[in-house]
Amino acid sequence: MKFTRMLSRTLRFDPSEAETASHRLMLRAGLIQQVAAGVYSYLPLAWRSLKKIENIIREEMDAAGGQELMLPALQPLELWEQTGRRAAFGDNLFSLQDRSGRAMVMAPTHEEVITNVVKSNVQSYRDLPLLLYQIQTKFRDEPRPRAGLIRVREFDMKDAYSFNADDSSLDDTYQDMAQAYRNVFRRCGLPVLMAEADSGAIGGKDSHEFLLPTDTGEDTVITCSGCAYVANAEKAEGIYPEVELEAEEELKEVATPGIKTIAGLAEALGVPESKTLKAVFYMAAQGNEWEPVFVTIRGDLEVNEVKLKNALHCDDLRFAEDQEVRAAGLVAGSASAVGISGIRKVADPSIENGNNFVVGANKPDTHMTGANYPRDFQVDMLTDIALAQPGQLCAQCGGTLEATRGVEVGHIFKLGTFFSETLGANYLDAEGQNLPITMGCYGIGVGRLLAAAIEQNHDERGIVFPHPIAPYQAHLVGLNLSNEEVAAAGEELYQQLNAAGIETLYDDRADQAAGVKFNDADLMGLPVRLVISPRNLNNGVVELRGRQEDEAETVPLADVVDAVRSRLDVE
RNA sequence: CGGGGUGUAGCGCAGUGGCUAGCGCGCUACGUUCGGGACGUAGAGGCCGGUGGUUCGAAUCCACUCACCCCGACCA
Repeated sequence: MKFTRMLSRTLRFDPSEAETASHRLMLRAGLIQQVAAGVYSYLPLAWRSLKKIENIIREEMDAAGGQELMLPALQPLELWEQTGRRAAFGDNLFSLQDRSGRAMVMAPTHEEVITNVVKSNVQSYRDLPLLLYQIQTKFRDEPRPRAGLIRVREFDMKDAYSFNADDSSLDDTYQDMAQAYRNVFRRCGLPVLMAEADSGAIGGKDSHEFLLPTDTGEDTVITCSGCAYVANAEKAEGIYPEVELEAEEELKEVATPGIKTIAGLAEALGVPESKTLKAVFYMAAQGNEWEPVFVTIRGDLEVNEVKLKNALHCDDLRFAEDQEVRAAGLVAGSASAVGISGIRKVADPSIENGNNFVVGANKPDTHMTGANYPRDFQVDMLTDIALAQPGQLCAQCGGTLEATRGVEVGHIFKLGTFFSETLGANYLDAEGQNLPITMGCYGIGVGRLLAAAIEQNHDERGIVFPHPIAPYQAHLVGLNLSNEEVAAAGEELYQQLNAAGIETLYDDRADQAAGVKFNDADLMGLPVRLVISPRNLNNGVVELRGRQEDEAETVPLADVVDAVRSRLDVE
């Protein structure tokens, strides 16, 4: 490609809407252009890179036994009502009507359709296992798109679905896919973490996320300093400090004027936060029915809302608003489970780790000391709802937990039989029994992967593309191109590189200063930069420099192709 | 949806009631330059986000509205 023929130009200044590095650089280098919030045009440079990523994914999926197909993005809403996922997706579902008034959706994912496809094509255990995948545009009306391609409303996703006869067969496929994912990310130059993840409301046993550690990430990953434990904070378990039991005291009221926080309470009474109990109020929805839920946990710990939501088996969960708190007869700032009834109460087992707690007295400006479970209060459910936090200890090895931010670029998931049961995708086993197919699903956000790769690989001058996903491999810079000899030599070298199969971007602008070209080359971040100029030409050489190298080497003109090749082979 | 912010040329911005709306970069033409964002001369490019008001007069004041960005609840 010649620079003068390229669609997009580079920007000299950072566009003001971009804050994260990948967003800023993708706009400046002319990779993407925004159309609406969370909707982007992929310009030729980005598209080349995305196609390379897709091809890496294809190769790994095919190697894992996958078959590529293509499912429709436009689907009838009915399909989503059958599985109850219309409600689950809620406002995230883009919906529309066709000309005859039939309700349609732009698909956010494809479990429903693929399950129906398999249902009508699979009858016997002999047809299993199957691994099907596609690379296709998904539509999700996200409440808050952000950071360029990191979080968008229309995006390309590789989604794969596995169909197995039983759990152990699924386990095998799952392991294969985990390995395929590791291969994909390694080949894209991304050092991802594979983390245990929440398996969500659908059920399913296992789920793992692939996260690229970066400060601008949206997820928190908990890792252990002592072992290989890696988990999303939503899922992670940490061992919190033990509190020694004391001789039981009497329940006693104390005046606590103006004190509404755990920190304030602990300070005022001179006790550690772990000697208090925290009360939090949520509203949980089953369908359209909202119910208040009283949640209590030891004062030094935080509630993990994902764990709570799973424990409640509810469709939606949010903090209660002030009037809802009052309507439930609760006193914000001084609430506890002691003496409260008529509301569902959930507690974390940490309330058993310690005693003589300071708790709210359920009247303003008053707390109680000496509260003990279950002597003084009972709960409807006692289950782990604690958020693992850095500094806590690893449940596997006793090491110390650490927290890292990360971008989720892939997710694999054992679905079990939810979809096959609700949609009737069964098979006949060797004994003639009709059984639901066991499913798994596996996603990679292709555009997000590109953004994450840039987030991970850039410096103050611009993008540093990992070789396998760079839009072009070599950036040939011609200096003083008004000099005809140089122009001719540049053209010849460009042809030579192309003929050798080296994807080359040739900066053939005759009217730009050297500095402009070098800066653009740094910004665009192609792996190898070549410079042809009168000076070099006089010596019969070309300058060659890797994007991350400080020094250029000179290579005789005749050896350029080989030199570039050897550079690119080294990953 | 809650909170914060921004809409003026392709990009970055200035312009708080006064008449033909400005600056830098970029763009076009010509000339001089040519190894890390050159210079000169001459140009092109604006429903000042939208609607409605106030006023002799509105980019500027008021109301409504739309869009976009950032922080929180969701996900690849």
